[in-house]
Amino acid sequence: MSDLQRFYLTTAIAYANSRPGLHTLYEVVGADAIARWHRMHGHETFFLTGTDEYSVNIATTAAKLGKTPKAFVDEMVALYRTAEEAIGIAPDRFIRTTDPDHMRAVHEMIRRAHANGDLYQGTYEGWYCPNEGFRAPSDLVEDATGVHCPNHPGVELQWLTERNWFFRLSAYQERLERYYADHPDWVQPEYRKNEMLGFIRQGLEDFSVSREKAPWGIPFPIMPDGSSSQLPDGSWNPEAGTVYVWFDALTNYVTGVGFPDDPDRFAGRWPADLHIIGKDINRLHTIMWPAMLMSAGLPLPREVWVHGWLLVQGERMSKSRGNFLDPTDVAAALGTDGARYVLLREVAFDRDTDVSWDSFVRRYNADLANDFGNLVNRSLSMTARYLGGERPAPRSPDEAPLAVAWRAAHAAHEAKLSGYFLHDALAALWEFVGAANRFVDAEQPWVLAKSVREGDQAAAARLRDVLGDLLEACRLVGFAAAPFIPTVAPRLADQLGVPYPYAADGNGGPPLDELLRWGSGPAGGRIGVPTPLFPRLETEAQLASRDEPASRDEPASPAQA
RNA sequence: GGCGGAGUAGCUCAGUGGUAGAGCAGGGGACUCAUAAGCCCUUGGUCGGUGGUUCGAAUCCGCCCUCCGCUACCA
Repeated sequence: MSDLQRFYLTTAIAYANSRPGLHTLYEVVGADAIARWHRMHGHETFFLTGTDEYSVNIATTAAKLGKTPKAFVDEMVALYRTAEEAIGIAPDRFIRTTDPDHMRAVHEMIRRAHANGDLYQGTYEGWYCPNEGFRAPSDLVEDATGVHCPNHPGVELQWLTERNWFFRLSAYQERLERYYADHPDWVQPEYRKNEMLGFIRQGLEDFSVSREKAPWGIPFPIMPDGSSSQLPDGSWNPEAGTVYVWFDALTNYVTGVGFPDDPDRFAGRWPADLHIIGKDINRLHTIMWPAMLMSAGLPLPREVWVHGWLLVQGERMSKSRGNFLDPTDVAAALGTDGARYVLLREVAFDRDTDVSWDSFVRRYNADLANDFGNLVNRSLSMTARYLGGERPAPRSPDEAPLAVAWRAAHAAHEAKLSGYFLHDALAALWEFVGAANRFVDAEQPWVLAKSVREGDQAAAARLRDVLGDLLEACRLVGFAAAPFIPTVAPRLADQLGVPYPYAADGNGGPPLDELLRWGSGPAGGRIGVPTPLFPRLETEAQLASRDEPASRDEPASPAQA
């Protein structure tokens, strides 16, 4: 391929109504790893994430705290940015729906839909929960005393009628079905696509895109008579209402790449290659959003990946349930890279997964401390001890047994990663780690070293070959895993005594594939000081057993955090 | 109710016609380079139930049980 590859990916923007939970950041970590993978391949990558800041809810919460909505969301955004930094997120833009350019984008989307005849005035009526807004009949609980909101059973619901602008979604049913037929892979995993196809075939109804009674929102730019709602002083007529938050939120994906202010930049970036979203907002992204784009005359995103939820004992991890882990806590305990690895290895990217603190610690210890970290440490220690720290070259791909294993592992890793099965991609890589550990025990370098001390020249050559192969294996895994462990990867390279050519966000350097060829590392040189990259953690069970009399003959070492 | 998916070792899952698998957890062993890590061996399952097709079924078909997803305007 001669022309520069570009890759534009997004996460859903997080609802800034409270502090971030690990479940919210999960998809951001996944997206960040994918973004880094593309950057390291030399693709011109743009990774967008951010916050969704308008809603009646947020205005209400802010008012209760005696704050303006903007002051409140500013605080929430600061918490998000701190947590994202702790877990190593490097977006190319952190978009906020309160950003000024976003309002211009939303207005342009509304104007285009209106100009296209897809907006009309209508009335919307239904049960309204003062805490949550309009509720679907299927979302309500009915008993002898009447109809209630399941989340706010004590609150009396109101039957409200609003005069709103409606978007003609019904007009897009056929076009959407055709798009699905022509792009069979555009929604992944496939079962999620099938759910949406089923929904489309039930028949699509128009939906309202303006709100009369939600002042904390983007001003609706058009008056009922079709004229602009902008007043002579530049402000917007409140009589026009505000834009429905989902119409506003979805538009962030085009705002982020220059719509409508910078047509050249936008043309170079849009359509997005990948939207990563949670399963609860699939319909918005794969039915409503494409219809909005069609109405605006814009191309559709190439792929939407629908990930599952983190579960805690079978229940969805969520802020409202209060069963969520704090991402900052997890990063503090496991380290930035430990938290990222464990999250993306332990949780399947295509479905729900039960997680627990203990499952995270077990995975960290098994994969990072015991298997990979220890492989690096034992390889380096033997090099320091037996070869005086001089790094031997690996054998040629034809001679090195590990080179064969690497070819298979690398191919599997790339295949799984390009299909966004991140957990399987890491599993493929770690199979190679296992092969390298078995290689150590098969070759027994310590035995070779003893023979060398006794003057065995053949053993000396063999020892150099074995350690050269092992250090090469460590280098390859380190670079292949770098999108997942971006802060440890450079430290590993340093210990191995090889250069790390990428910037902190993964940009710069040669295409990653070049560095992932067996034997592509620098020849000669010295290793650095072996230092454990992933210190072993103690599980709660192990900590508890320390106090048992059975282990009293073992002097207790101080527990590491 | 409609459409779709799943039930396989303690846990998480792979396995779509030919003598039940992996990782983790548990047990044992030999070693010692290493973060008491790694390596080898191993305990453990009538593959949800039932009837059928087949020489042969976790795998195909029927019925039943259980669980889950989607079934429109909180974000």
